[in-house]
Amino acid sequence: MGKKDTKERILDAAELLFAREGYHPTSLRAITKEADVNLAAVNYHFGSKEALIKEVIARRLLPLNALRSKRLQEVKDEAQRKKQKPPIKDVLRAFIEPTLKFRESGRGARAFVTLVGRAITEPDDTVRNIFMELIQPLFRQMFELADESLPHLPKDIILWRLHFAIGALTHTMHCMDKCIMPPPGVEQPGAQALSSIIIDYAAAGMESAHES
Amino acid sequence: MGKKDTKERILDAAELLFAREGYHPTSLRAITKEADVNLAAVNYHFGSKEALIKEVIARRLLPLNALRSKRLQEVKDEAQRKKQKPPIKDVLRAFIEPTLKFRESGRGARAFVTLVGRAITEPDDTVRNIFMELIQPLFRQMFELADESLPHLPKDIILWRLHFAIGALTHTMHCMDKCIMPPPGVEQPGAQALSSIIIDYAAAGMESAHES
DNA sequence: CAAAAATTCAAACGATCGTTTTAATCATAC
DNA sequence: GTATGATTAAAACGATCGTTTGAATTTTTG
Repeated sequence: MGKKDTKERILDAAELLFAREGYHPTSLRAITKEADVNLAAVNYHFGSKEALIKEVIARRLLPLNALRSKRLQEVKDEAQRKKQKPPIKDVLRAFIEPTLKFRESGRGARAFVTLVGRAITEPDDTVRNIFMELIQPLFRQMFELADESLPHLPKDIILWRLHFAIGALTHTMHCMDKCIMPPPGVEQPGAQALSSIIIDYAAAGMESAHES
Repeated sequence: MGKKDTKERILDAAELLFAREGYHPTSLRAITKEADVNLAAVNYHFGSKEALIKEVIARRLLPLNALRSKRLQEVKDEAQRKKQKPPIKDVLRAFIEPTLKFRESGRGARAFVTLVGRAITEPDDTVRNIFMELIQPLFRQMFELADESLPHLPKDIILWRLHFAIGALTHTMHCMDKCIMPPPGVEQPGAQALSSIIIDYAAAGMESAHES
């Protein structure tokens, strides 16, 4: 296997540096140097820095969302087959598990997860919208399935509780990178265990009673 | 009342713009123009852009953390007085309620909350550390109180569940700003109601059983 | 009021940014 | 082999960045 082509090398380097330094602080010069390509290659192959971050996000998020969507559909099908409501824990697992599993699948994937975790809070409208438009359909799908799972709850409660789960998940992924401030004597669970911990937590929160 | 002094006008403008555009993309020229002061005023009064963001954060976070710390201490005292374990919902409320209430107290406060919500994910080490060092003692205090509240749970479980609550809270505040993607026909609750919704959610997640 | 200190101001510094240009190099087709 | 198109290369563009300078101005002090 020879070295990858220019476009892929740029995408890999951009993914790494955008995750490590952020979108704005990362210069095209740093990216092209890391990728060992000419400075002009970014504008030649992608057109602009903005188009580059767009491709960096889409390259991984589209397959990941397809997987999550497939998992959600399986939960829905299984519920229909059993003529039961879909268990909320399965709904949450279909979204959360692929995310954390994908993060462990490699160096680039890990950088990417850091990157999209920050995309939600990104102040730059264009960058944030790139991510939002890709996540919106999946979030809608999960919301409708959660609504089927917990029909006794008001829709706005379900909506916010799903947001809480997403917030917990993204915050967790940031903490796994660098924000851990564990008190002395507290061990950190592995990624697999953490997956269960967060799913249990989110499911308990989703299922909790709600008196209007 | 005449106009505020230069330092305060700079802090207000910086708070607003850092929240709206982010730290790196916001230039000192934009800040000083918004504050209607000379460009050199920032370096004269604060020394550097980094020292400015430091003061922007500290100015509001120190009083807010003092309030949250006081609320936590009250929960601890009340539990000791009753010779009972502190209710986890009270622990969470002591942290969450002041945050959302503070956010509603004014335009600057709202911008500030947006700003610190993003500080956790900030890639720039110096900026993130400014925030981390200020939040660390409070987080530790909350952790120890939660540990008293739920002594049957392993410490690492408590730690991560607290992180989940913080993640849910910060994500919620981002959503209140701009990431809301409500499906059609779903009403959004007011800030007061939202405070209860998130506290109930976090408490249910904290209390959920844990089989090792 | 005059001297001294603090603050404001306009201007410029060197550095870095994303992007463009133009020529050189490579691959591919006839 | 030579012409054609795709890619790479080096260099420069104009713009903007944080910071500094030194004089003008305001405020404070004796």
